Amino acid sequence: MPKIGMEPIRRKALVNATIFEIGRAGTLDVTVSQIAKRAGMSSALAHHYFGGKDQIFLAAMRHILSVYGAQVRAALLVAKTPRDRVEAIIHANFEAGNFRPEVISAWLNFYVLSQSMDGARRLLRVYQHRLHSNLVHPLRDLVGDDAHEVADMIAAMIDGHYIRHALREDTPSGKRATKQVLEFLELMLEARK
Amino acid sequence: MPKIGMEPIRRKALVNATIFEIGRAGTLDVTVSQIAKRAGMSSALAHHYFGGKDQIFLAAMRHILSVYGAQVRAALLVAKTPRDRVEAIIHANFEAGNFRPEVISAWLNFYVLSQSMDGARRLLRVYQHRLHSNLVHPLRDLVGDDAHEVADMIAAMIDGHYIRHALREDTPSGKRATKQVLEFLELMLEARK
DNA sequence: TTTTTTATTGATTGACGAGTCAATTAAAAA
DNA sequence: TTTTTAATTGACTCGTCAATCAATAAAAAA
Repeated sequence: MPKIGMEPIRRKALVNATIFEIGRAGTLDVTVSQIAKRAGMSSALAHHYFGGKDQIFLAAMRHILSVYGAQVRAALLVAKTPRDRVEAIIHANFEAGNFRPEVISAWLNFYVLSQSMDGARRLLRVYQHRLHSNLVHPLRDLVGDDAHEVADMIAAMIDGHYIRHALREDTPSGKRATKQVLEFLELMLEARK
Repeated sequence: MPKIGMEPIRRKALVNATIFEIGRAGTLDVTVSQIAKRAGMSSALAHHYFGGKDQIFLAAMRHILSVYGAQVRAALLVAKTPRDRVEAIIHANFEAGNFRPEVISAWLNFYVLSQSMDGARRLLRVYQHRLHSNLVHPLRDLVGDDAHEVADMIAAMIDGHYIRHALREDTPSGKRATKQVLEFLELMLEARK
């Protein structure tokens, strides 16, 4: 059985399985065995590659954040004007890839995890800072010194929509959320023009 | 020792201890023993009065929601105009009593709990509906048919501020959050006047 | 006073789960 | 071919914790 070069494959499988299982259960109370089983291996192997449950969680978190980050970067590439940039970021947050039930649920759970686990807290800080500065940069051209405050408001609305969707049982659609945040942006810019 | 009429006292102590311990740990992974100890009794007694851990959590959740509800009702009593009402609700959400680290943290944790526990999910639904209709009612007079959408946006912003504050280590001040939501309301009303 | 009811806990049970380890298999290197 | 190295797992250890229970103490009721 043991073909060489399994490590990256196993790691990916475990990360995906982790997000899936957390989303499915709606809690971090998933056992390493459950995750490993979903990923098609024994729990011992999961420990072998990751060392422990915490590391598995961190890897899953990193994965979600890196997918998200890539999506934002891609959206920013094609945005020309400052306003386009802000809208691109908003769109990226509710894009189908990120705004899926398991991902939303995992996201919320990681938020909670970051209250008791240093590594997780650090990762979440990175996300928050990145989101903030991604927003502030184009907003400076649009609203000047109010950029920080406006960025805060947009970020709060985005996070708010996430948490509200975590509770729903139906498949979430990012449409409405996007529309609302964009509408807010529109108002904001008009008022400070 | 056994004086009669201990039950309500013990229950209150346990509910407070639960919120405190969840807030302290930042997770629902607190043992019944920890909670009972904080409340000054044995874990067996906690089980005696509540039956099980789930019931303790539910009682704590109910307590937070009922305190919150009372605060909103009190604020609504002195509000005269529709706009006053909306502002009163916003203020109540970030009032010092609710917007404390342990309460915010417990809140977030209960949000997560409601993903895996039916009783908790039901309670949270009650809160969401109440907030929504509390907002929609006065908003109808202010923005007509857009009331539902505006209520959604305000609710998202409120929840968003909560989740963002859960991550901070410094004492949260509701001032800034309140200011931002009120500012949003101002804009919204001006635009739809 | 005797009996019942309420309050209370220490000790125990039983389950579950994270992490370890020795043993196995097969590929790759020497 | 022999040896080393990567992959893999079943079985086991150890700790933790929710829940139970039998026993005690004292108030209240009879």
